[in-house]
Amino acid sequence: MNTPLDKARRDPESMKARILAVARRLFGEYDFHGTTTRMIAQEAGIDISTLHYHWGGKKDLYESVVLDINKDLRQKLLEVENTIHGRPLSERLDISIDVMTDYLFSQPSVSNLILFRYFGKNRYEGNLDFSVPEFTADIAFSMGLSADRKNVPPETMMKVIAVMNSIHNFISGEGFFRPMLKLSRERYIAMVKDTLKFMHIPAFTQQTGLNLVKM
Amino acid sequence: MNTPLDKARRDPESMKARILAVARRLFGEYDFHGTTTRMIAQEAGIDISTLHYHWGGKKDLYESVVLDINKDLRQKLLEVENTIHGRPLSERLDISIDVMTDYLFSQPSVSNLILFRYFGKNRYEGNLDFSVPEFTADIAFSMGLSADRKNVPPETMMKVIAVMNSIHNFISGEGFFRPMLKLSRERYIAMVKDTLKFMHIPAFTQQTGLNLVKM
DNA sequence: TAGGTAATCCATCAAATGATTGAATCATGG
DNA sequence: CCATGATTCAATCATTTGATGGATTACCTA
Repeated sequence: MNTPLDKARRDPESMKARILAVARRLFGEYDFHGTTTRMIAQEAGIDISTLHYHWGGKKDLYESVVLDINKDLRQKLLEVENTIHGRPLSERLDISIDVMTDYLFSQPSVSNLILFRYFGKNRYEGNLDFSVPEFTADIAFSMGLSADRKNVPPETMMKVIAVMNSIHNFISGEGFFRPMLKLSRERYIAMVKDTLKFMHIPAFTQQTGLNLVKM
Repeated sequence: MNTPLDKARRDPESMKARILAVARRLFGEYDFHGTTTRMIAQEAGIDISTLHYHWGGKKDLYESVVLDINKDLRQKLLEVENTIHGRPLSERLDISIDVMTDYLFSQPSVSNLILFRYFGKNRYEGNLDFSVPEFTADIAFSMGLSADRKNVPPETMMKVIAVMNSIHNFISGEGFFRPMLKLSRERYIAMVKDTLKFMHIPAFTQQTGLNLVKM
């Protein structure tokens, strides 16, 4: 047979997880209001009612997607934090940009959904805490820009936000910028890394008054 | 009387222009799929049918909004280009950041709609050319990063995109970042400018191999 | 293999949404 | 002041969309 159920049986991932994965991609492409439950169901090869059976309503599914992405991002940031620990700042930045860029290009929905939450409104606005303040402060700390993991000054928070956002922008904007620049995927990715390093490393390494933490 | 029509009569701006202004704001907040014609009509104090009378369909109105925003941005960029002409690079950057930031904070829908077009998909996708390549090349030229207004190398295009996007991000993200950082509007705007200058001026002024054009 | 539970689908509903129609109202030139 | 065209609104339509109920199918265990 070849019913969705049979597919799910052959497939190690459960139906519930598959719906979540499809929803993650589509919400990342079309945002909340641009994605319909029918689109998700069709891409997953199932009926809408199966979607509701597993996830309740559209909002519930969306919130699960956001939490899921949050979890993945937190884990990746921890990995990076361990990798760069103890190295000099320019190296920390260099490695972080490489690793985070590669990761986000492999999981563009993460960047997509984060940016949608920053820039758009949700008409229903379930006050879904995105842990952004916490993440931002953690990055500031692991970059050595703040001695205190809690209580990072707003100036430093904004610098971290600027760096993170410029990465997300090139990931989420690939569909727009890459055709515009007529670049292959490989060239684009390489050029994104170069551009990010060009923009950000001098700012943090060639300036005074930054009050860096000794590593 | 106090009907919408009367309001429009007292008001110098025509009904058609008023609808466009409301649509611009709402599309900027909720994007295409998150905005309904009823929301626009209600904010404008009119019936939906009046909206359709003036603008045809929702897609037509949206496309007019995009063209409108494009026109405004082009004009502002020209202004800036004239202002900075002949000055040294760090000054050009400094002034451009100040002027563009102030302008976009006064017209956040411009940033909002630009970012939505970069990062989101439209399900109907009217291939609405946003003139982004042209704008980007023009900025590269007026910044002295390229000697040729046409034919700007992709590396330079990406640097310009990075700078423009980081401005748009702080504008569109105000509703998210400012409460998170607990800043007043004035402090936020000032800090945005400082952050942008901190991030971008060193990149372009303290590096070799940039091949700047003599001004 | 029978029985029960879990999972899926088909049919359908109610509300939201983009759009239209036709009547009413307004504005303006003669 | 009237006639004509422009503008607006109330009512309504057709489709989309989120959601549900009940029948059907698959799975598992005793």
